[in-house]
Amino acid sequence: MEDLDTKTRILDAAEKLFADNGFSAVSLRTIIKAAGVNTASVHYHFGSKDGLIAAVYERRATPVNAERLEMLDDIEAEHPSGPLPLNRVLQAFVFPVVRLRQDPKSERPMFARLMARLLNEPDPLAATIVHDTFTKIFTRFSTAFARALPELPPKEIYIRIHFAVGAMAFSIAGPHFFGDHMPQGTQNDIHHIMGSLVDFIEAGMQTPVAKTVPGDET
Amino acid sequence: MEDLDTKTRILDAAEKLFADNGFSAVSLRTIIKAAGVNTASVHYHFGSKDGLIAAVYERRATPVNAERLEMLDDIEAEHPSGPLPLNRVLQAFVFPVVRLRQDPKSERPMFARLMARLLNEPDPLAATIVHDTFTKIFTRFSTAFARALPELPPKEIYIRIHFAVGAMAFSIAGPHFFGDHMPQGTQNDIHHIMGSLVDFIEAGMQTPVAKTVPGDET
DNA sequence: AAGTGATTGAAGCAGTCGTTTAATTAAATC
DNA sequence: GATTTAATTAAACGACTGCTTCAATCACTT
Repeated sequence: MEDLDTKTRILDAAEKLFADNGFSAVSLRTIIKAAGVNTASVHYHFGSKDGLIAAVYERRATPVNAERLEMLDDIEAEHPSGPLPLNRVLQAFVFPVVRLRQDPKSERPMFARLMARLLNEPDPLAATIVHDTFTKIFTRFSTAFARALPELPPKEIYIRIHFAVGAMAFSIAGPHFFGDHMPQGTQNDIHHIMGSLVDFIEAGMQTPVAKTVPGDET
Repeated sequence: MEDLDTKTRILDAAEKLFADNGFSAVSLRTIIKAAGVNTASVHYHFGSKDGLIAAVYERRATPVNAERLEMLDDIEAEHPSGPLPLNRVLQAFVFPVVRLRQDPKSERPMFARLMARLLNEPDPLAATIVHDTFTKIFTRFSTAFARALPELPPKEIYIRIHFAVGAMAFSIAGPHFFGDHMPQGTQNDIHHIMGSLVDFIEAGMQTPVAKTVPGDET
């Protein structure tokens, strides 16, 4: 492949393989074979397989989350008080991830799937990684959503963020099993899908509480 | 534990372990140890690990999907023509799964998590299993959603079903990393969460198309 | 050109994986 | 009660796992 330095080649190969097959299903030997490097170099550079997983994730997550916070900073700067525009908060949350997915030239589209995969990974290591890199994002966006939806109780916002993350992660992680039921001419364009996603989440976020549940408690 | 027959004990132990840790992370030796049976009995009854995975899934998925279709049958019988009530179609889609999750006495709550896990599993076997058991559900509910949302183009319905599935799978699969950001007194009651989920999805499904144009700022 | 620390190579460690074999017991059939 | 079938057991197979060792090589300063 390319003759970048060993570290990068390992990260690139691992990113691709992890995104396609998950973490526990991909062995280090598969990775070093794809990267064309030696077994020991993985442990030399990353210490362990867990270290590699964390490194693969953090290489991409750091700039993505930074961009999310920047976009949120801009929104909050434009609206120093009063409610925030929900649509733009959602875009700040979703678009930096989507952009990775659709970047055509680099290996990056792999990562969005990796991120989605990590969210559903049972391994406690994955939970730790996500938690560490996601804590700041979650708190910042929680308060932002609270400002965008002032009439919604914090509990409900908390729950709905999970719905939003789930919808995003699942639709990004594709390809999916329903491919053969896809209507003819359906846009596979990630821009279009993510536009629909933002609309979907926005409507879900804005809906009043307790429409279905009989007993509401505050 | 119980002294049921070997086959059931294997299925129960495997269901629990798979739901907690995923498929490739759980070895057959872990399963047979938890079930208190011999190594070879797994292969005797299920042929292989893949066979066991499929059996674990299908044991639960079959009645769940049957119930979904029954509920949908009832709705369609009540509305032989004209639009279907979206809320009830959604409930037919979601509630049979949720009920498994919250059933307290049996080992069943495990399964809803297993189902959610399977949806995000990278293994091609998982994709095959889901596809086989989900095809009928998907086609039936696609047309039902089309009748419930007559103004929505099929492509959009197709996409939004993915969002709905993602939101459902992710919120069912818990526990999640955001636990320490949970507002005090937040209902962990699955009934409440799923009520919110149906509201969330219903609103998302009903929103008109193309509200967000890519590149639309301010 | 010699030396020095960072990096890589080939080989192998102990342990686990899914699976299989062959012997044995339990159940069912005649 | 004998014979066939179903089910379970202990033991082991080869392949693979993450990881380590240690010598060889590289890039670099002096």
